[in-house]
Amino acid sequence: MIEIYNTLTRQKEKFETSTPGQVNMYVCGPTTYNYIHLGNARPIVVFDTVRRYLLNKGYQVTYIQNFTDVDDKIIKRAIEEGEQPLVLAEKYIKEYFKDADALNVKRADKHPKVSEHMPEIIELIKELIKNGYAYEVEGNVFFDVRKFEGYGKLSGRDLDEMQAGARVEVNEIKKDPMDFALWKKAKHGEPSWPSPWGEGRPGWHIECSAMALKYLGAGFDIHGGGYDLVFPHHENEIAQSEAVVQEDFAKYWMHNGFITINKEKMSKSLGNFFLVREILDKFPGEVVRFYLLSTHYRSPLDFDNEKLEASQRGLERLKNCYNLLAEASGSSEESIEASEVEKQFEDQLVHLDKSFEEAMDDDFNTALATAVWFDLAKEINVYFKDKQNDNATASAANLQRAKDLFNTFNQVLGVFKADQTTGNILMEEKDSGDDELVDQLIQLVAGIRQQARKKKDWDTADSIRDGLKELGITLQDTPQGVKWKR
RNA sequence: GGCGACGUAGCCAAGUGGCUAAGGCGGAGGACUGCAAAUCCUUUAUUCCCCGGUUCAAAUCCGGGCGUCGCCUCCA
Repeated sequence: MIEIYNTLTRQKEKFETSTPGQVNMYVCGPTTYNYIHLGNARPIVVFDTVRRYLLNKGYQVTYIQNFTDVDDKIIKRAIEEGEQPLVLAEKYIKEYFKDADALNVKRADKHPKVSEHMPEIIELIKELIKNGYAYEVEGNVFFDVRKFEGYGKLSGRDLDEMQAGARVEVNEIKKDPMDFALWKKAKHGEPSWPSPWGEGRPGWHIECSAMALKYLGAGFDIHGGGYDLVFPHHENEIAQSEAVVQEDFAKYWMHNGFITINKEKMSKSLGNFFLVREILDKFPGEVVRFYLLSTHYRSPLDFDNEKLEASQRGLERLKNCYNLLAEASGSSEESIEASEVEKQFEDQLVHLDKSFEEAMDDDFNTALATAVWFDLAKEINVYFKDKQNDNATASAANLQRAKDLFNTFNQVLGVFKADQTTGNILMEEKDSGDDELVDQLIQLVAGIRQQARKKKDWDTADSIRDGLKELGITLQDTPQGVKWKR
């Protein structure tokens, strides 16, 4: 049974879908005016993992993630780059997918864009005006927060207390300073769409309401995003949606914590952000993803290169283990007697399977889940050790069990690239071309080194090994012969 | 000012009332190896920011203090 921390109720709740076996979830996607930074990547990876786990549990999942392609920041950036705003937005949507792919994030079932949902947005605003929750002033439409009784219920705020804070934009045409724009009148040269209130474009929040309601309907199961969206974005989404549908907009509200740099929030205004692709220049996507999942999603996560390096080394350990598993499959035996070692190993696998599920069931505790993954690697390594000590062959059945479990963990956490249909992890596929030649050359050099070793010419053997190491090729002498990896 | 989160080993990080305080990185020692690598074994927090309190029992609950951070304005 899954428990999810719900921002709305400020506690963990049992997860119950409105339709048995079916999960509808909506995650706020990026405003595409630039390449995404690490802070943007966190929710993308976190909710991709949530989705993967729900699928693993047997749910049907409909996953919607929008792109905000109509926005002030896009317009500003477009002017700077001498580009049409929508063209610019489209460009960064393409770039977004490159980063998302590198992080092994699956495509949403639908990636709706604001620019393609003007009729739905306008319809929703019309409805709000009709219900008396919104009002028009000089071509602008505002949501009347005082009319919506539950305003503040998500973020735990009180309208009057917020006024006291006084950090609210003064705008004489609004009835209340906290009223927010549903429709903005177009200024000269800005992209605009016709509406009953004249040429203009939607406010920031209404898009998500319109698209979520269109694709998922009211009362969908999970709405996710970064913690900084709680207020005002999600608060406003709730207000404007529920004012129309007159029922709960979404049931479980999930928010991920921030990425920090020296404990300070990574943000564009502070200028302390790192683009995902800058990081991908230095580290593989799998390392970045693994690092993002090494902490519980609601906790802050501090970023620096040393932490990624630590993640990389940890991941190396898992990788070595899987390689061992893959190699051993070839020399295993079908019918092996049920020795104590086999039995214990099998029991451990069952136990680890359960532990992993318990961890993920508990509000998607990926930090605990990865610990279970390391435990699995340890068990597998010990198993091989025991087998070697007994001079015995591994059991094909148990090896397969271990491999299946390893692949399952990976399917949920999505760290290593895997075969779409089998779920088998794909280790460094050699990408064609001259790699075959490289293979042969290494075989040749390694062969020469072996001859030197036979003659106990350690100097030659070691200098070959050291030389290859400098080229990024690691040689290992094992009882089964020489192994190498790049 | 309002609201909220956090403070666990050298670093990262689980655990939120009761077995020996997970796991990873790093360090130390050992096994294996010609030497390595990989792997395994042992070790690295008598204690969870501090002070009180509740309890048979607290890292975990309560009160106070100190410190760090976030939201309240565009932000994932």
